[in-house]
Amino acid sequence: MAAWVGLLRGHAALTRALNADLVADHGLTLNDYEVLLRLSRAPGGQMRRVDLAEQVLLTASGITRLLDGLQASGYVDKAACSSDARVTYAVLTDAGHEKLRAAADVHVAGIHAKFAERYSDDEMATLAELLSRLDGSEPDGEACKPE
Amino acid sequence: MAAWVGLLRGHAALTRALNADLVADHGLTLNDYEVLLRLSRAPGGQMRRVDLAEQVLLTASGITRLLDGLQASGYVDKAACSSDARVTYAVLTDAGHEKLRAAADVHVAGIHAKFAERYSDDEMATLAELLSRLDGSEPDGEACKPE
DNA sequence: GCGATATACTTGAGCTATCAAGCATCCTAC
DNA sequence: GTAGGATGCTTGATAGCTCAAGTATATCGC
Repeated sequence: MAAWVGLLRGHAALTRALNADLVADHGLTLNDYEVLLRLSRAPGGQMRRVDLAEQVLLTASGITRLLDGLQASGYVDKAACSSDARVTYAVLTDAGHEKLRAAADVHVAGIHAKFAERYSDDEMATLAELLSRLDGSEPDGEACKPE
Repeated sequence: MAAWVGLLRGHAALTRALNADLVADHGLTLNDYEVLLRLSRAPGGQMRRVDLAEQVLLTASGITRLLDGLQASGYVDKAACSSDARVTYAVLTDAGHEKLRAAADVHVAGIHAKFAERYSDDEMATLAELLSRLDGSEPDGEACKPE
């Protein structure tokens, strides 16, 4: 019970602070950032929108609108899938890469600071392990290999 | 870093599930519930809106609108402060008490289940302790003692 | 007393997310 | 091949929150 309250409050406090920083410094939302990050790690810098949605815990429509924004800013582009005309890939542009790299330093440092000032290394590891159990999803398979 | 990701994902997953249940079963938001709960614990079942906002991590305007809704549903009422005409108290009505009691059983059981299925008692205690450090606020003083 | 500043709250505009519904494409069974 | 259903995505309506600005009351220094 206390754990639940802690989770709610902790998340709200941290999220708000970090998101505010990110928006102020780079005009990116926490979710924007997460999406860019996931894309940058994906092979070819591209992912199906559906998979992206699952990874950042948004609905399909949420991803559509978020990507609309990122596309308008020039950080991602659309690409068709050769083997399945239903799917459109989101692909990271050079500008997107650039933006991500620019934002990453400050952002990661910010996160690190927030945690380091409250926890020892051991505690951090424990916390990470415990939290990881909260969301019971697994990695998804590949559907349509881009050429 | 992993801790941060875990916090994000864990919170999103849990919050979504619990909020959905609560809305489906009782038409209450997680925040609605939290507010009713705080009020029920406050002396006289009433609190200043400002203090309430701070406790549930909302802004002043957020509280105004949330309470508008709860008031429209008849779960809370407004009350003036005799010693400071600027403040209005939010006070829990009988219907609010009732609603809270009705929702609490199911909701608390749901929370418990989510945690119990993933953690031992010890782990839960550890998690609670760690999370509690994330938000650095202290209890607030009394400003205007009702009557 | 009276202006300047602070505090409690409300309101309007905007953002991000959701859900429900719709369209297009793909796949499978007949 | 074609009907029925699943899948990927988009769109319209709506909820919940934030910020910025506004109103009303309190308080402090003169």
